Amino acid sequence: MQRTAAPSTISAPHPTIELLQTSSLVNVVHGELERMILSGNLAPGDKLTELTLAATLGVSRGPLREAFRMLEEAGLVKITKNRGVFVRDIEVGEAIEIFDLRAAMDELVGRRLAEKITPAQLKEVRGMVDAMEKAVKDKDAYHYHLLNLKFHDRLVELAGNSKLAEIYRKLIKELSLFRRLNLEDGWLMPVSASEHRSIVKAIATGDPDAAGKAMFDHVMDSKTRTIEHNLRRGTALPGALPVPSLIRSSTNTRTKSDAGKSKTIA
Amino acid sequence: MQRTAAPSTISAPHPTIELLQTSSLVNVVHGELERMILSGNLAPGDKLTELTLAATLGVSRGPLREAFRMLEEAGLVKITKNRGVFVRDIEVGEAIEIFDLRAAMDELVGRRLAEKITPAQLKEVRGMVDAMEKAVKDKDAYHYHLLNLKFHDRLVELAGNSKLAEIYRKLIKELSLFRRLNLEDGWLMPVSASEHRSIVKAIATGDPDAAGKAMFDHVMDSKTRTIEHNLRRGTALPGALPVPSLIRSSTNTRTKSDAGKSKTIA
DNA sequence: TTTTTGCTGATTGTAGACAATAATATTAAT
DNA sequence: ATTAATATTATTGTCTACAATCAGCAAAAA
Repeated sequence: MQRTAAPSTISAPHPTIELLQTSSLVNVVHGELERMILSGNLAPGDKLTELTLAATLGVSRGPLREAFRMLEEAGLVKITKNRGVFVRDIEVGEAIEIFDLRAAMDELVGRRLAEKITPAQLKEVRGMVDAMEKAVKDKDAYHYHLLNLKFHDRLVELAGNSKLAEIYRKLIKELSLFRRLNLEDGWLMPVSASEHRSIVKAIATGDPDAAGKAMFDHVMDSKTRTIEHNLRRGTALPGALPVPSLIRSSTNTRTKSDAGKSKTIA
Repeated sequence: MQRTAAPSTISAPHPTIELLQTSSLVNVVHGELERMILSGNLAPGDKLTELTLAATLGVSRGPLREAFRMLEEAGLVKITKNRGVFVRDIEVGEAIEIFDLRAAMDELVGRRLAEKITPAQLKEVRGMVDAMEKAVKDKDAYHYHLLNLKFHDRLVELAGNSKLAEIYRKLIKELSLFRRLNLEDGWLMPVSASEHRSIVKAIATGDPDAAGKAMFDHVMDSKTRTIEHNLRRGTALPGALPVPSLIRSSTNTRTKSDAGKSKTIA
């Protein structure tokens, strides 16, 4: 089927053709469902009925079910036999676990970046920090949120470990299911923004220890802020756990890094 | 459907019923395929033809394809549109990435264990180390390999972060696709075994920094050994890369921990 | 009234059929 | 003999149909 020599104006296959060759209905459906889940269009607990969704998306149940399995493996939905598919709900304990894991990964990111970041890349991330500080001034929480995601995503990418980046992104997606965290963490933008500034500074120094610690602490502080924020306006958590104690005890393990910017919403 | 008071002899549902209620064909097929891949029964590069496999396993193509999607998401197979499903091949670069990531995760494991391990658990892992040292004496590489896997798996489990454990296990599975690493790393059992001893010692001390560092170093050394071992008997790697330089440069990032047990097969 | 039993509708689990694409074999041409 | 073109086969992508299971309601019994 492949032409021996196409007209020289066409070098790469047409984007539409490329799309048709690489992605099947399963891929498209998977992407679409993921988008709907991450955007909150489908909320935690929502049931994904096969027939309905299939009709909505204009496909049959087969590809849909395959997409479900992918989403399940990624932790975005839960499949219960004979009962159906549901958007997963991340409860506090799991969110804490993810934050802790992310902290360890981000520490690695910081170390790597301190070693290998280029001036151009450094300039790029500085620009992102600038943009975030501007968003703080403008009190534009939504924009700040997007920039924050992009900042960390870019850092992980620049660290040069694609496996790390892959898993990091999966964790971020899962974490976004934690009680519609997305649009509501604007409260504590200022602190977070200043931490970003010091992260970049530490990376620029070229000191792996400092950069790693800066990233680790940032994620841990971010965890504390997020968890407390969520517990505070908490939809009556089962068990009514004592807010601060739980957070500190199981998490702030690193003895050296306790000093610094911890008091945030107190 | 639920009896108010069943005859007191029957407390929990019959195991067979439980099985039927929880697992579908997809689950069983997924488990079976994973087993075949991890055991080497299906080797990297092998093609998984739907009709053949469906006939072999005695199911239709539907559940099989769903299982494929799960395996793809887990990184064990690669699906190429209109071409088929293949057992994935992990090449050196990706293996290095996984080791580096594992090191960061295992450092977290060490820290947590130093804080929270109980005397009983400590005794248990000491027993595992004893068993490994016995396997070394017996030159039983296979048994050692299994014990080694179980040792690390147990440590991650005891660390108390289920998300960490989940991802850790996925990484281990993926890594096992790295050139049939499974049964051939018996070469350097003694070094590995002594490192396990010092890991447990550091954990027992209760010092998070020391325990974390011990685990981190162990994984990094393990990486060096494994990669070099594989490159050495290398099936003519594409590009014929200079063996030692590549490994050190991109990996041994941690400045403080360079001293110690690095020279292994030199 | 409360509980139990059987029915009905809806939804999922699995299988098989058809269509589309790629790989292979075969034939024709240079 | 080698290459190109064509036909055939095999395999995957998608859809539809049937079977199994579950949730909810209504009627009957306690």
